Parts: sequence; structure tokens; C-alpha cells
Amino acid sequence: MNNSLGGTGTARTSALAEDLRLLIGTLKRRLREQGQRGDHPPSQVAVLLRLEKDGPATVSALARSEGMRPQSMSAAIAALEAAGHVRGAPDPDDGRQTIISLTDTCRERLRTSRAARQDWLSRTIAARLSPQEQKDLAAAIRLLKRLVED
Amino acid sequence: MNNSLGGTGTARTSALAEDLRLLIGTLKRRLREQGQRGDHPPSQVAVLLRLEKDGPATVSALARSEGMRPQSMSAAIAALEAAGHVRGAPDPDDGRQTIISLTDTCRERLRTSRAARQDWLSRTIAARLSPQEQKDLAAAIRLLKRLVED
DNA sequence: CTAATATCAGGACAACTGATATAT
DNA sequence: CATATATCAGTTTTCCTGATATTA
Repeated sequence: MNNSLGGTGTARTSALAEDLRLLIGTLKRRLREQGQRGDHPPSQVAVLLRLEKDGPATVSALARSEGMRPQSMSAAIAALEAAGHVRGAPDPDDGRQTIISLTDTCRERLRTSRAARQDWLSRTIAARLSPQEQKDLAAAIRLLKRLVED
Repeated sequence: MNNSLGGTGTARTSALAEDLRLLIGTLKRRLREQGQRGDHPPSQVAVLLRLEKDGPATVSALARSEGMRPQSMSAAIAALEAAGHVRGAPDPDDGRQTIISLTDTCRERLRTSRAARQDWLSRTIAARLSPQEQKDLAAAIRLLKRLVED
């Protein structure tokens, strides 16, 4: 809280933070390069991930979750439905709503794409770090998790 | 290279990779939440970062770097110029070209925005990790850098 | 004359706002 | 009747392709 760079930590903490920030950017980029998603816009991919994580939902609920207008979400859902990634079914209890859910095909594609990214990282860790270094990395991950808690 | 999950590493390596992948995603998200960029589209922000990193360049060179058409880059540059973020000057040696460079104001904004993200991370490290844990983290960062080399 | 640079014109797409039909 | 859901219509933005003027 007294170095000249305006931070609240020591100079060594600042250097550590810069190293970590740049490293996170690079790792994220490398992960993204593996196992490409389909050619849908990011917002549509986000909808698929949301459906996978939270289960079936209505158009309006999805729009709220993704910070989009319901009209835009309708169009996005229509595109995803045309591509066979989601399916709509009328809600038996509320005739206004349509329940959107992932198709099994899409669920499998998401799993495969995730596995591709995961496998690259897994292979790289196995190839470049010794068993002891892997233990050290596991310990470091516990430290890093503390940084994002709460 | 013989576990049932189809990976090439051991089960423990796979678990490590999954932990790390999720952690990277969360850290990246937290960093992004700090110090928001202006309301320019991502491709225009990318142009600013490119100019900051590599120095002044022509419209065509920028278009090649960012994987855009020169016509689209022209429009992007016009928007950035209207916002006072870049400035164009004719090339004295080649009358066809216009050299695009960052304004001092923009360079300062980029620095400030980066510092905001950096400071959050720096403060969090200082607040949540003991000096010994910070040393451990520095060692772990050296390990992680090996994963992205080459 | 050929190649490179930048721009003008028009189109496609994904987000937006406003208005409307249907169901609770 | 008031509220919520979904959609129809039109606009804005950002990318694209095709064609053109200028300079090397």
C-alpha cells in the first residue's frame, strides 16, 4: 500500500498480479483455440451453455438471464431450433409459455467440444509437468480459488 | 493414457485439468468485471490494443491483423477517430497510405483501464494470501507458463 | 499496365424499440 | 381489467461483397 505504481500492495505483489493477469489471458486463448464451437454467434452459444447448466427454460427467462430483449431471444431460439440444437414444447400448465430445452444431439456436441479443450490441457499437464510439479500445481489451484471466492 | 475418460493422462491429471479450466474461466470473468472498457464493439477495442502493442499502422495492415476486410476496418477507424481515440496522418513516402496512430488521450485511457483490473487482482492477492502463499503462487505461475510455451 | 491502398455503394445479420395477439 | 409471454414490424449497427478512384 505504499509503492509508486498506485496499487495497494507491495511492488512484488503488483508484479505477481501482472504476471498472473497476462498468464490467464494466454491460457484462456489457448483453451479457446482447441475444440471450436459451431459457427453460431456468442450470444447463442451462451444460451446453449445456460440451458445445459440450468435446464429447460422459457424464452422470457432466457432473455432475462442473458440480458437480451425477449424479441431478440425469440430470434436466437428460432435460429438454434432451425439448426436442431434446441426444441420447444408448450407448457401444459401455462398456455402462454414455451419450454425450450436442449436436444440430445446438442448436449452431446457440447460435451465433445468441452472434452477437446479439457484433453488438450490434460495432455499438456501430463507431458510438461513432473508428478511432483503436478502436486504443486494442485496446491496452487487451491490458492487461486481463494482469490475468486465470494 | 489409460483411464476410462478417454484422456491421455491419469484420472488425477484429468481432475486437475478440469479444476484449472474452470478456474481460468472464473478468473477471466472477474478480471473483465473490473475496469470496464468504453462502449465500443470488441473488434474496435482489439484495434486499439493492437495499435498500443505494435505502434502506428495503415488501415490495410490493421485489417490483415484483425482478420477483417479493409472496408470494414475503414468504418471502424472512422468511428474510433470520431470518438477521438485514433488519428490519421498521410504517409509522406506513399501517397496511397494513411498512418493510423493512438491519441495520447486514448493511450492514457487504456493504461487506466488496465490498471483498474490489475489493482483488483493485486489487492486481492495482498488481502487473501500470506507472504509465504504469495511465494508459492509465484512458483506456480512459473509452472503454468511452461504449459503455454511454444 | 499491374498491383496495392482506401473508399463508395448495397446487402446480410443480430441486436435494439414499439406495437400487437393470446393467455393468466 | 391488469399482467405476463411471445411474436410481428421497422430501425440501428457491424460486418460482409462488389465496384471505383488514386498512387506505386
